[in-house]
Amino acid sequence: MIDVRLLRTQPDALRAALARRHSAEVLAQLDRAIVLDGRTRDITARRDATRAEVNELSKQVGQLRRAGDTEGAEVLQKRSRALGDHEQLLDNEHDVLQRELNQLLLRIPNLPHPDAPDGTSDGDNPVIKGPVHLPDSFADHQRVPHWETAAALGILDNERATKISGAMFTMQRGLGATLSRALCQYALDRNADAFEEIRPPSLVTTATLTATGQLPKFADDAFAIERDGLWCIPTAEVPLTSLYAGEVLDAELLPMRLMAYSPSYRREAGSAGRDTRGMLRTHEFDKVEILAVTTPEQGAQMLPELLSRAEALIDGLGLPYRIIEICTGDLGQSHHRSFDIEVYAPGCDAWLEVSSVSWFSDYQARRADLRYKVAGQRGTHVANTLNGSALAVPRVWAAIVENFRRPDGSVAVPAVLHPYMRGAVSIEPRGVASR
RNA sequence: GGAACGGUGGCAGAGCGGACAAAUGCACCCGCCUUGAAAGCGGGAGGCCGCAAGGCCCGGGGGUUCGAAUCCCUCCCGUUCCGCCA
Repeated sequence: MIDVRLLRTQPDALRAALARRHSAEVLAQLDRAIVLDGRTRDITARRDATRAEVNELSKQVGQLRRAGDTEGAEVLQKRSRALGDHEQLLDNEHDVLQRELNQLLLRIPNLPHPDAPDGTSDGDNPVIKGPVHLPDSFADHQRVPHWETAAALGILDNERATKISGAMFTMQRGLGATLSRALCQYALDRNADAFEEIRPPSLVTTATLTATGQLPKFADDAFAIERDGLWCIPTAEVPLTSLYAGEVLDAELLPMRLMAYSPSYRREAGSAGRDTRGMLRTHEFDKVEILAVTTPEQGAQMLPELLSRAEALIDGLGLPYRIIEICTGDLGQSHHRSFDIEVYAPGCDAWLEVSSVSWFSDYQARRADLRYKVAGQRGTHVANTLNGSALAVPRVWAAIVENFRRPDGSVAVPAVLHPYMRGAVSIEPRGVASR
């Protein structure tokens, strides 16, 4: 949520910042919010004044009664009652306005960072680094889609996954399953120097999913467990961001670095039928997320740190990759500034988004009511949050199977994963490990 | 799922229709004392909205009342016991 105070103090700057998202709808929402805020404050002032009168009268009633002046007390009670009715009307009006304003504020997106490149769609996202590790050419044995290689090796069984759970679910087997887990272990171990590992719940409340920005606007993208009022998390960002929701943190604890492995669930409502083969787009996948809670000043430093940590993981695997920056027109609702890491998959002949690193400024923290307090200073401040996929398993898994496929159809396991593969350095047909 | 008891400031905990933003203790901050510290003494200090006046906040929501932390309803959460269970 953007800061309501900006609505009255800097409406023009707000409008200019949001205009960079190139959405007429957003600007219309902003104008409506400014009007609603003005009306809300006006009605609040009138309600408060009436309340103050009622409070004062009630105090006098108490005094008169104690003094034994029943008649006088009853006269004041009558006046107080009438005022109370009026206050009730004002309060109802206030609630209606406030509710409408809140609903609107939950949908107005975050302000883009001044340095975020301008653009209208993903076609305008500039490549800011790379390609790295991209060979001049790929051999024919690398131009095989991972689902074919994986089927031949017996490490992917999507037919049975679909039988069990329906379309867009996957199942890895043998060393394929081990490889998934190895990637998670690798991502966690490489960041354990600075990040506390969390194993969060995978089901969260509506309030929790609202804090990060998925609700109310993107309800269709999430799996809901309606009977219990719970939602499946689309990313560990959701529980991690809300870990300290509603709390006031001591500034000395910041920046706070957290990481978590979790399954991630996505309905992929808008993309049914797309990328349905293999592991490119699935309803459930494994991911390791890294996240930081910071002051606004620390946020600027933390963004490159998270990006370089995510990059180091991909780099360490030896996969061809590049980094793109997200332009203002393609920036997600909650995002202030954002970068994607893409890995090249020669079998699919596609750049796959495998990581997204973002700074949310105070947008999520305000929704989560996540604040910090500086010792010796009055008042509290809204924190900043940042996060990034350290490693999203399925696409990296696919890229490994395609890039490191050998002429004989086997797949070489990147050296950094050897410690997690029970000795396997290669995946051979029928999922049998060669040693 | 059933029963009982709870939910008050950073923590513990009193208050149970009016003078309550709320006792008290611990923790915290600033002085004094001390070579330094502890102890002791004195003082300070919650959050949110508002330019301010003022208003709001005792788990959430609703109700009763001139007036609610206090009474009623409802939901949520916690603890313990029972049931079920990896």
